[in-house]
Amino acid sequence: MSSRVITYTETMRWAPDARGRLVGAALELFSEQGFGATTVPQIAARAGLTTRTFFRYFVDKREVVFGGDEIPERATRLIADAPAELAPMEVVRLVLHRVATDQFEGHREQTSAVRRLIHANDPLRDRDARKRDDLVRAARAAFLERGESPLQATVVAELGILVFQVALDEWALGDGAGPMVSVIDDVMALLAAESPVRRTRS
Amino acid sequence: MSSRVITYTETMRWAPDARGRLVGAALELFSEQGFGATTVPQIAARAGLTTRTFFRYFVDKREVVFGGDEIPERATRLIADAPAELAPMEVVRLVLHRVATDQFEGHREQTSAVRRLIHANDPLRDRDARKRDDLVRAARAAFLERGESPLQATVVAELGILVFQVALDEWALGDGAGPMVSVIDDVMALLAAESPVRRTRS
DNA sequence: TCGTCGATGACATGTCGTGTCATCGTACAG
DNA sequence: CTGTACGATGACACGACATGTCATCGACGA
Repeated sequence: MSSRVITYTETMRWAPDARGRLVGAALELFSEQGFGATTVPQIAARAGLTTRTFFRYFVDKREVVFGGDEIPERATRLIADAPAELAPMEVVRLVLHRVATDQFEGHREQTSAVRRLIHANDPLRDRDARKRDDLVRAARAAFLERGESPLQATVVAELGILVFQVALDEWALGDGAGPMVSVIDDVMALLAAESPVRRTRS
Repeated sequence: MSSRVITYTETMRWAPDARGRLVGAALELFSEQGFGATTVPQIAARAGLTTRTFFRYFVDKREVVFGGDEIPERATRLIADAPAELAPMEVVRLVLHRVATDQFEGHREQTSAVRRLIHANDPLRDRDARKRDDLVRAARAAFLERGESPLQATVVAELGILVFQVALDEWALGDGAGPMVSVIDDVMALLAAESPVRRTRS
């Protein structure tokens, strides 16, 4: 909530926004040469920094693509703050709508580019898949907090993130031009339609 | 479908089952020192082989844990062979039951050990998460083949693998002692219970 | 006996990722 | 004005990861 004011003088020792320059350089090089063919020293050099400095900002070459990611925290908070009387899947709908409008709507092109980059590179797919798992864990914990049983919490969290991922890729990569919230609703409708039927007895 | 017969003489140049020895050595070392603290040269040395040979069998240190994995192929075939009149989620149930009984039932202890190892190490979580994604892709393709629409196929595949993963960890890591097939049915029942309700109009 | 094949070893190389210490503007205290 | 602590970055070393390439040598078939 507090903002830090930074003043730069003419005689500064270092150019500003090292992190931003690293991200920019990396994204350029990835699109020029591909992710795998790009080395960290190259990225650092183009940004006018050293390899060591790169690893001070990113634990990993892949992290450049997944910029400061606060979605798990945000989702946790949103789930916790949702009205107590809402059914779990309605909480999911509410949260996803908020995340979609706040963090994605209006950046379809950029999101699309990142998703394509990820889908095209195994190491990035690894990392993206784990991010999904982190999200599930966070959501599961939040639903446990709301009083769901462990297995229920797991299933609801998995379902929620499933909707999010499918809708995100459909919205960013699909042909459609509709807003992300309606893609979310479409996926949830499909989920309802395809869900297993409660068995009476086998 | 053809089996190769290999005979070993007393004067063989190399001890048999290099791959098996590597897996054994790796698993031992992982449990002794942890995954991260174990180096490839250590694994190779304990197996009586060189580092280079290790990388001939495994593209990656992590791959040792995910032994020759034919589940995607198997799932694809099972989905394709399922009776045409079955609803998608009943196909899912059928396939998961088969995979559970054929490849997991009876190996709970071993499965449990592997799952614990994976959950405890980020690089392995990455890889495991991607394996899940590979499974989804394979299942999605198989459901497309059955005539589902693209988005339907995606959702059903995601749901199927969701059930598989949740049930696998619940069965292997949970307290229960029941057979995996009934855990699968439990998860599917929960899915039915938690599914979003079809909205009339908002 | 010879030639091919396949599994492994030996060696070189390049990238990844981290620990450690030096450097030098900046800000602030006095 | 001076000095001192701080913080961002550079410089360097190092071990582990991963791969390309060629040599080796038993098995096997002609």
